[in-house]
Amino acid sequence: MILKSQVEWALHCCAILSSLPEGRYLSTKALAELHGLPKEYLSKALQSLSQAGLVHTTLGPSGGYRLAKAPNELTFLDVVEAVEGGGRTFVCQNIRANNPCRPKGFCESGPCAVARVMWEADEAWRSALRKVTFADLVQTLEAEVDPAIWSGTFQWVLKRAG
Amino acid sequence: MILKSQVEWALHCCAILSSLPEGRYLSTKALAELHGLPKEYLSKALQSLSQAGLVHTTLGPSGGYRLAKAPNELTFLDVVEAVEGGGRTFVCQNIRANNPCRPKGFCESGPCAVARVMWEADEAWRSALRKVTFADLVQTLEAEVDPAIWSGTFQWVLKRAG
DNA sequence: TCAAATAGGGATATTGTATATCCGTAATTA
DNA sequence: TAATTACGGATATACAATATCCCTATTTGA
Repeated sequence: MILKSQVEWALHCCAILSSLPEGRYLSTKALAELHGLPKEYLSKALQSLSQAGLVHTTLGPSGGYRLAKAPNELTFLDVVEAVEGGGRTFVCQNIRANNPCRPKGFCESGPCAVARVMWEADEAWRSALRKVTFADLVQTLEAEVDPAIWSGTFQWVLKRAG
Repeated sequence: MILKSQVEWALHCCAILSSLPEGRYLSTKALAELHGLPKEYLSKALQSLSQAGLVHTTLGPSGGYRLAKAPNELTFLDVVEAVEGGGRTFVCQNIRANNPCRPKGFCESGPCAVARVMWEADEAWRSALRKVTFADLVQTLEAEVDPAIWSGTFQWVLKRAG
């Protein structure tokens, strides 16, 4: 059970967009170059973010993406679910219903006890991702990324941002 | 990102094995019938449990599986990791290293900040699964499963347990 | 006004993993 | 001795992830 690589891409792209000045846009092309990713395929991930309403887009030259809300309002969970989908990692096939000892047509009282435990773990996972915003991430990156690279990247982005 | 159906199968099988009397064994065939699953494929899941040391096996007629430890020592995480593998759900491809603003051969100080957040969520998921044992599960099932079905299944299992 | 650049969506190919089955082997029991 | 079992290897199938290509509508800048 491994997350799509698009999740990683989307997270890093949102990190960049989080430090983009208000009102500026950054294109798929620039984001792909910056991260060394296939432009066409990265585009699909960004479209997922757009469909989820997490980013705003404009067309034409100097078009691209910007966050639709402030970095401190955007959580890791938002991005992960936009790309990966909001479904549960554990899908209950209700195999207890195949028990030959059951009378036919027996109606279950509620969700399977096994599934409930697995779903609680899913919720713990989601909860952890919901607690971290992109404002938190940017703060961490500012503190630990080499200052020369940090500002160099910032300049690189600004030069390409419409 | 969805767990293998084998995870569900293994969990339900361990639930049955947890209420099996000391020293008795239950075969793949019986476990497959009880849950309405393909015997050959379920066998692979049970083999994973065996390789992980969670169950003990015997060969020959009246052979099969029993738990290798007491139900209160066996956690959901044990079973999930045996079948699904213990790897992380988020694989860091370290795409920050593709940043064209970096000097070539630049050495990273540590794991990516994005990956660390994702890994913490993974750990929250694991931690939730580690907290629930099969003794807990059996207790829940005893309390909520229809008593007639519960005892009927118990008899069904005993008749087939070697 | 027009050419270039952009997001977006559809179609398609490729790869990889999950699912599923089959068969042979060694061990064990009745 | 014959039947039953776990186990491992080989193989086939279905489906999702990955990746690319092309067309369209829109917008910008020259």
